[in-house]
Amino acid sequence: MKESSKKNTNRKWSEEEASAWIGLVQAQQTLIDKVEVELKKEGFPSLGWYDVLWELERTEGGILRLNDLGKRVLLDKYNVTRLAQRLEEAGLVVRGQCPNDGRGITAEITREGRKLRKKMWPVYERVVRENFLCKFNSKELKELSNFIERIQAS
Amino acid sequence: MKESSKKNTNRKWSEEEASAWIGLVQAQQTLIDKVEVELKKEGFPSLGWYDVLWELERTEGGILRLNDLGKRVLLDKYNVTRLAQRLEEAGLVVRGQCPNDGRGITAEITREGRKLRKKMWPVYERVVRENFLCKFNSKELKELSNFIERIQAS
DNA sequence: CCATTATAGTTGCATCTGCAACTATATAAA
DNA sequence: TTTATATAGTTGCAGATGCAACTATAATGG
Repeated sequence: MKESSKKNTNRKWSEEEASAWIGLVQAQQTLIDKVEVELKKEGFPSLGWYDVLWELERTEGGILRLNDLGKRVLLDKYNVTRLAQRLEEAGLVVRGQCPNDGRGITAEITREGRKLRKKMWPVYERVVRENFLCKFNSKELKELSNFIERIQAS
Repeated sequence: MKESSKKNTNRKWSEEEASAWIGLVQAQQTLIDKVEVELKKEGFPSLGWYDVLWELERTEGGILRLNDLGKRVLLDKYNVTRLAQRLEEAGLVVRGQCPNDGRGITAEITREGRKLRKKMWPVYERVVRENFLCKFNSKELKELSNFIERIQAS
């Protein structure tokens, strides 16, 4: 048995393994927390709301089925339902019937929604830039992206 | 003004910047979700519980003040209070008075707590290994850790 | 010593999330 | 067509989280 495959079935983590995993989790959580804090400080809704608004805004027509929306923002369906309700109550989206599919519900971003997202962006952008992007040059960002893509490759 | 500093005040993200940030967030969330799903599937409590148990277990004496515990697992104090309550109700920790400081409350892991954490570990370990660690060799893990450390450096 | 301020922890309230059960439409198979 | 199965979305309930207000002890400064 090769050393590498032996290692892969081992239950104990090496120093590198532990620090890579713990670091990844903690770094990301810390970053997200900072974004949330700054958004709140400015009186804006949470990052979850931002993500949905952005996903709609970047889509042709500013409209998506709840199902598709959920997949893009990694939200479970019951969560999408209720987030869409809250967003509609806040006047940021309107819901409607999907034309092709009787089961489908659509969410369309409103003018208000677009306006709010645009106001939130500089805050979001600044936190991510100051705490993350600014620490890497272009070449390093590419390397980091490559690493991350490997994780996502199922 | 140098090109680099000009770029740092720009509001638009480059392709690398966007994909590094979005990738980081999504990759980490997907990994965490997978861990949570597997833990639930086996009838275990959440990763949050695991983290606390592990933090206690790795500490000499298996005991920590709530305040210190909270710092280590990145939880706000009100959250630590209630998590400690739930863990005590589940028989996984016992709370007590801090000897030196009249304000302090301690949480000490029980034999049951240690036993549960040990049973959870293989599930946690496997998901992280199969979806993250296995995709990198030792040298790459070090590079990745170095990148991540840079993020954490305040 | 007393007053002030900081720190540790708790609690009520509102919001948010996860799960399971449910309705309704669409698709596939007999 | 009728039945079975899959998909889209909703809802009740329980558990978890964030915020602000609160209590209690500790540390600081006169």
